Amino acid sequence: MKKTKKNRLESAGWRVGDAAEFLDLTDEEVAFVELKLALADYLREIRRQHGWTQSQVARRLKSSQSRVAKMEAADASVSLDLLVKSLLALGATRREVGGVIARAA
Amino acid sequence: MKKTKKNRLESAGWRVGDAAEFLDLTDEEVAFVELKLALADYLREIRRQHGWTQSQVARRLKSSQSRVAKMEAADASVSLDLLVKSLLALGATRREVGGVIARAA
DNA sequence: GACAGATATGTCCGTTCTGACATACACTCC
DNA sequence: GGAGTGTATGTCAGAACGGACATATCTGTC
Repeated sequence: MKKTKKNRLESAGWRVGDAAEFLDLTDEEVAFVELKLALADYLREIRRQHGWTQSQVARRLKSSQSRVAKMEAADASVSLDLLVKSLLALGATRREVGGVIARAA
Repeated sequence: MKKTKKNRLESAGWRVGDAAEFLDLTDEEVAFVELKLALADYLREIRRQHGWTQSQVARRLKSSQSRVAKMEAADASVSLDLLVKSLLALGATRREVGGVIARAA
């Protein structure tokens, strides 16, 4: 039901921006972090597609620039709730969000 | 960029277990609650497929029976983080989770 | 290389979430 | 109708989150 972290490390090879592998994380934790990263990347992508700054996005979300930066960085202080709510608030559909999660590396 | 709640109500008709429509929620909030409900249902489905009780699931998740009940009820006190982490911990894949979110009513 | 705009990082405090416990409710079997 | 098992609901103390602010680090442009 659950492969060991070791197996995962052995078969995974190197992937950019994936520091989680080097920490003491279980499989599910790795999956969860990667999932957050995918959503964070998508948030940044949406912002750039619209040509918005982080501050502009922050205003739309009634939040702050620093929080948007942390969202895009998938910072540990950012919850999945915040990421998903933000994506939906910026116009992403549930289908799109689900797609990003399903397709995430 | 954002249809009114009224439009949504008019076009949606009745759906079971969807009390959100009657509260003062924005479109994104409705989408978010429905998304949580879909994951909650999926959690219950997984549990039943394995023939587990809520208490057994709670032990696996290192949580409590009451919290599992609240997860399955998509209680307001349950975060998306908790739901998704729990699903992953029970063996669901990111693809499955994404699928549930994308396909959610 | 100074300035400006954009993005990143650190911290703080009020709010929200979570596990745990108690208890209530539902169902079955005897 | 009492006991046993499973599920739901209410509450609370401790932990985690989120907006805000300050500040640091980029990234041009002049």
